[in-house]
Amino acid sequence: MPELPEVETVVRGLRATLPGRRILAVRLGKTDFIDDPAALGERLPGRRIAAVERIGKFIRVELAPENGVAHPLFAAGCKYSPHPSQSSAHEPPEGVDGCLHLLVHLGMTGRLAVRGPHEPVVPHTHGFFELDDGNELRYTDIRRFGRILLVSAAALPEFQSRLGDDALFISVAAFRRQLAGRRARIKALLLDQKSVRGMGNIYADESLWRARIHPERLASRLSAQEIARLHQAIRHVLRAAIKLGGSSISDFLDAEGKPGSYQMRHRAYGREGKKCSRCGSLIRRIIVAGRSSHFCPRCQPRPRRNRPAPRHRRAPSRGAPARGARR
DNA sequence: CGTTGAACCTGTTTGC
DNA sequence: TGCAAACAGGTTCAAC
Repeated sequence: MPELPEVETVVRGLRATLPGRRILAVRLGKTDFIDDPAALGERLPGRRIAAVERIGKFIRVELAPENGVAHPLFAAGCKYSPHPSQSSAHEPPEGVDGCLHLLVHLGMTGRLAVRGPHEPVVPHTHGFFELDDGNELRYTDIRRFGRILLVSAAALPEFQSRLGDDALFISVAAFRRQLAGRRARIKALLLDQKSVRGMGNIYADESLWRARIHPERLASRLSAQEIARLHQAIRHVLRAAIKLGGSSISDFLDAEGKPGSYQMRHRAYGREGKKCSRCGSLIRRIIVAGRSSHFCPRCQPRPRRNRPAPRHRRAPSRGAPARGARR
């Protein structure tokens, strides 16, 4: 259920109640989706929640140091930067306490919400974080495709660097660079979080429909105009979805337990056999990149195949070895 | 580089 | 009715 708009919706909801709260205790059910379950119980209690943000589809809960005061090394918020004189140091000195980041990925069926301690526990709730106001933050995940991990302030940049720019904020130029020279299908790249972070199956299909681009088109063959159109479509679709609280297909609920309504605006996703709202043709469903892909066969024409391979090479990324410079 | 299929896990819907 | 297959908002990995 959770793609960028749904995660953003959850984050905004949590932001209304979590910042300032202190975590008193942690209780866990099944832990096979948690990177280091023991660390949660050992390191979270006593910490105060400083912020709730979104990193692609991850929810980032920033936890201030235990004593509530950042060590001088972390004076600049929670960002640790080694002193110039000790540039070899990439980790804070042993024993020095910095911010911690609790990262939560909702997978397909994850939910994160603040509940009263006596509210009934819905099945498949595997994480309970007791707060100092008497409530608790609960993590529920039927399929347990989600993920919870703890990352130090020093390790956060490295974690982020493994993801592309946020789908909501990426510039056209960066988006174009990301697609340049890629022979992969555009749908596959939209789903690849290393390319652009935040898109999932629903919004990839919706954006492609809006931009009138077939999901199987090769990224390298998109015209500059098409790329600009797609970039624009992505922004439009994501913003509209956030405004409506995301899409609730069967069970997505925000932090307060309310469903989103963007599913009413879907033009392609989940509409196989229904009329395209733009041209009246019937929406079709095919499998692309292993996922159901919905599109209008008339508005989003099939790519012509058997054309000569693209002759342009991918621009080398900065810092990468020059072409042909293997060793 | 890219693609495909399977795996992870549980529940719901669809088809015969 | 019943049981099996297909399918589900995500990610990762092996094999080709």
